[in-house]
Amino acid sequence: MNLVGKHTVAIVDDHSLFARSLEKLINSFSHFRVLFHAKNGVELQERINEEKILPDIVLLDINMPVMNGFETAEWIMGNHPKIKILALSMEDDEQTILRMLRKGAKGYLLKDIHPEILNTALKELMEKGYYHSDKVSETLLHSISPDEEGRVMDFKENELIFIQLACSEMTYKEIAHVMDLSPKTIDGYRQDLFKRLKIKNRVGLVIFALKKNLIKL
Amino acid sequence: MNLVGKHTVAIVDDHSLFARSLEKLINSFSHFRVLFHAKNGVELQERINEEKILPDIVLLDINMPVMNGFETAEWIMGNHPKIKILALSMEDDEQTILRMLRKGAKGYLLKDIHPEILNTALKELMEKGYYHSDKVSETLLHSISPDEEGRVMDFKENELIFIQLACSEMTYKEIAHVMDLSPKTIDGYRQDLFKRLKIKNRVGLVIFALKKNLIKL
DNA sequence: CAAATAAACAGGGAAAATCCCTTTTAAAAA
DNA sequence: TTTTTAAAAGGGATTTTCCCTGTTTATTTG
Repeated sequence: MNLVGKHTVAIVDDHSLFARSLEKLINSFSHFRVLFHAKNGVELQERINEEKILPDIVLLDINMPVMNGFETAEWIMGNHPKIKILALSMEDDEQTILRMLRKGAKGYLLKDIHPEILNTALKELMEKGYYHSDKVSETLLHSISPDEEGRVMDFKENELIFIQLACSEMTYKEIAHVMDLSPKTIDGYRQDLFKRLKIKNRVGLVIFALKKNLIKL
Repeated sequence: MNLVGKHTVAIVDDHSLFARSLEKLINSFSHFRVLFHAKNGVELQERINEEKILPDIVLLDINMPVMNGFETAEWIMGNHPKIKILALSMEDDEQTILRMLRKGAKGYLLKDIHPEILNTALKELMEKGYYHSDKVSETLLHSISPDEEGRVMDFKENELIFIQLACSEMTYKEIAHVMDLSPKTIDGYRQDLFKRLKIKNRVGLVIFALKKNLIKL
């Protein structure tokens, strides 16, 4: 709540065109005003340490080069838990959404929503303390059953490394060599993953890894 | 140029949050004003047919569900060639940029630019008739040599279909069946592509297709 | 300590992918 | 019409992938 009786918002997003534009939009809402924006978590820390007044809400992007949304959310919750985090991202996969909510985000918005939804979300966030769109709520319910998506998605360290290497042009033999394991062990990883993820071949694994953000292009 | 002596801009982007925000930003520029925005090419056609006055500039996104940026640019150039198209997209790969410029775009901006760049781009667009950022100019120069990226990237229709199907869990035999070709012909496509793209196996092809936006997840 | 559990590893075989080289067929050019 | 060129298809061999079953080894647990 600032001088003119509006709730304050900080934007954390490395896409400055989007951030600046969003600032204009939010400032056009009756009850909200943008306090500042930061290109990443580190810049947010600096700004918060400088400013005397904390924002009521932080609009937080996830994909940022220096200090990403997860890390930033963690820091905010640890140092300024009164700030309400509203995640705002392109990522629409369950894992990312859940991870962000576990880090303390009070809401999760996709970037391709209607502007009025943002206004609603901000208002509900201040009134109820949280906001969850239908899509996100659905995701939450769907994820209560950890049978399907929980056990399946809980990868061991070696499995993750294998998946990443399998998303390259290496043969399994080569993968076994760089991981310093027997080709038969690698074959075991492969077979186990194929069964758990219900995929038929290596291409399926690559597609899966991409969809779940396990690898970057 | 509208009533208040400002150049008019139309925004074509299916991300309404971004579009609305961008509208506010552009309206804050001294020499520009947003006339309207459309969620896709079809909506743009409708709006242009309704309105008596044409926008000076169309800010055009590429990834849209109904009628994408390429198709839209084509229509604009065919029906209202006086409108200056400024492509505004996340895609930063050469092929996309070049294709857009070939369709008649007078400039190409990445969505993660600084807001002031947009202002500069709009102004230059009206003054000089075009705007090319350093990155895009570089891409243009680099692409003058069609040896590497030109001959390699010029896929035939069947090759494109094969690539897309190869990015699934189908076997080559299955691909041959749905394409109504002999497995040996498919093997010929595969071998030719592997050589041209300098890749070792099918995973390499999937990665390539993803990087070049030949397929969507 | 014994039993249970999970990770690493193996044998063996069928299917698929990869590679090289040749032939037929169809279309385009000389 | 002959020649050339490109697409489609085939033969055949090797490597890799994929799948099932089982054993050893290490770690955890009763």
